[in-house]
Amino acid sequence: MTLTQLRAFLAAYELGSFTAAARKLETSQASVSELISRLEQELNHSLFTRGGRRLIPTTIAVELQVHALQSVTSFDNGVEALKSMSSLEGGVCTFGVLRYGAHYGLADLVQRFHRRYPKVKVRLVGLNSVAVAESVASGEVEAGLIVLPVVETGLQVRPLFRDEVYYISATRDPSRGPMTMEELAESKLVLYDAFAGWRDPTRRQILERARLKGLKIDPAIEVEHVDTALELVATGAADTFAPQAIVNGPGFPKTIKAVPFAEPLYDTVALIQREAAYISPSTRKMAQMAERTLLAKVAPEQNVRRQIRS
Amino acid sequence: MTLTQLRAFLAAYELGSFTAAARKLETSQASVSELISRLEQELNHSLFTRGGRRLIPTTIAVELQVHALQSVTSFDNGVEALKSMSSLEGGVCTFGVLRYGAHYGLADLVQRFHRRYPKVKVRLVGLNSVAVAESVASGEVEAGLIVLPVVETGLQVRPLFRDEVYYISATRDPSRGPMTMEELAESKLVLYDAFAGWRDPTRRQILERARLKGLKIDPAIEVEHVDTALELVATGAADTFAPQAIVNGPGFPKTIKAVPFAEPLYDTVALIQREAAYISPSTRKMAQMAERTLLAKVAPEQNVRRQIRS
DNA sequence: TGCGTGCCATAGGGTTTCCCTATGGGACGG
DNA sequence: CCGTCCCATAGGGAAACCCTATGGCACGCA
Repeated sequence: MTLTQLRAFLAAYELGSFTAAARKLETSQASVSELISRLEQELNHSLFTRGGRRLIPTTIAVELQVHALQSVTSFDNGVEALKSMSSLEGGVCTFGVLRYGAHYGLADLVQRFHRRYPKVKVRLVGLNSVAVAESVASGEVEAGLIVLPVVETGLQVRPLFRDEVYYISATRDPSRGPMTMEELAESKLVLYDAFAGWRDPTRRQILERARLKGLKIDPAIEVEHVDTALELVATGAADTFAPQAIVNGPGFPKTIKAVPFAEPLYDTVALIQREAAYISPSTRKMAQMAERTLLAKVAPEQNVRRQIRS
Repeated sequence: MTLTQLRAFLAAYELGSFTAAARKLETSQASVSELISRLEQELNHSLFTRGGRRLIPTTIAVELQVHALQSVTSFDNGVEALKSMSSLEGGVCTFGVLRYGAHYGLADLVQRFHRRYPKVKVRLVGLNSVAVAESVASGEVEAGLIVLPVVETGLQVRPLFRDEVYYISATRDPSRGPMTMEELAESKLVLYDAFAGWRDPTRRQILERARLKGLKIDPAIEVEHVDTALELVATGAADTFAPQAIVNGPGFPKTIKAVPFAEPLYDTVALIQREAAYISPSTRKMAQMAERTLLAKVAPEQNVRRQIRS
């Protein structure tokens, strides 16, 4: 008994005709006749009553059909999985990464991926979350990690965890407690991610809160990199705000303090892909590796996926 | 890619040697080498690093192994099921039947089974439920239908439905209403199934009730067949009790009356098999046919399986 | 270092399965 | 009766699978 014989049998059973089965399988009627004949010989029973214009399945054919279908389907599913897997031996992985991904343990993500799948070409983008979201929505990049909120049109969004945003200063009196929007509006600020400007997700949250209170936030300085901003804060020139991952990072100056907002503010990190689109096996793998790395790094209470479950 | 190739691959992967794989598969080393070589050509990747005394699987081989195992196992399970099914084209079916099975629509069970599976040898036993239960527990018979209660040691019991037992008399005044145990103890009785005696399940229920009330049941007459008992009842010589199926049967004399017990009494019909034992496909089929026949015949309120469900 | 053992790859040849075209016989419908 | 549809078989070619025999390489031991 072989898979080829079972396929011929299933097609003939379904279509009630060897000739139609041959057309479906893109082979000859004589082949189908011979395959089924061999199957009948092995089973020592006839499978169809031949007569008139349509095949009548025998009792044993009725029983055989169920099992044959299961066997063939299982095999085909396995082969399909093999094909998907073999794409990890080539192809291109396009993925958007967090700009400050290193703070989340993602510094070596691409190295690890390349070590595992050396033949896959990798293209990572990650200037900022807005750009990543746009690239994914347009199909230029298959998936990526971003900070919410962004425009979600055309995207499938999967929040992974959230990171609390802190107010950072060298000059502010810590006894003043958590930071309010009113005080923020009065403070001298240095903000990083100058390119994205107010499209930056963290900034968007701040801006929205200020608007609700009829306040205006106007940074005195805008720089591109967070390191630059932190250096300025350390000199006392201005203050800034950043997520806990950066506050806890190795480059955070020892002379400055971080306090939470009076109304806690969070960056939510999410995995996105284009809605209803095919994701290549290599990009799927990259996304899995990124997700696992992130969730291993964060504290359990930050993991929004765990919170949903419990 | 074929099943034969996958089998060779899995054996080589597991044993780390083509030569050992060939021994396991009872084929030659050269065949295994060739099968795997063809697989490698189709996948366009090598699966093993050859060197020294042991094969080292490549990365792709590690991934392939999982899927290949699933595919081959699923196929083999299907083939095994086909083989089991084909046993319905031969083999022996051993089944215990109810002594008065005809009253439950089982008169033609064996005819129908034989018509469907003409090559299966059939051995039915059915002197009484006690004997059937013992034969099943001992393994002499694979499965059967019985009336409960019986000794259930070693048996897997599946109650199907229950049939109410009636008091049957030609002489009793119907206005006396349902039958009590006290009156029964005073009545002149003729009981059938003389061979099983008080081991008979219906009798056991009666005996147990009498004991609880400190009463004694002593039949004046014991006969083997229910027809004989009914004839004696019709002459007014004595009374008896029997399930509704018999009361409703074609041989029930028109001159006698059946009343229920004051405390309703039931025969429960159950399907049994030996606990944790293999049941052959033919006997399994016989059991299924018997069950379907019974449940089609009884009124819905008698079906204990339906009651459990609702 | 040399020798024996174990292992895989390949050659050459035979068998089985699968594929094809061609042909013939039977059933069905107009 | 004739045309159409359908399945079975013949004959032949290609591919997969099987075998024995042989050679090359790696490893372990004296």
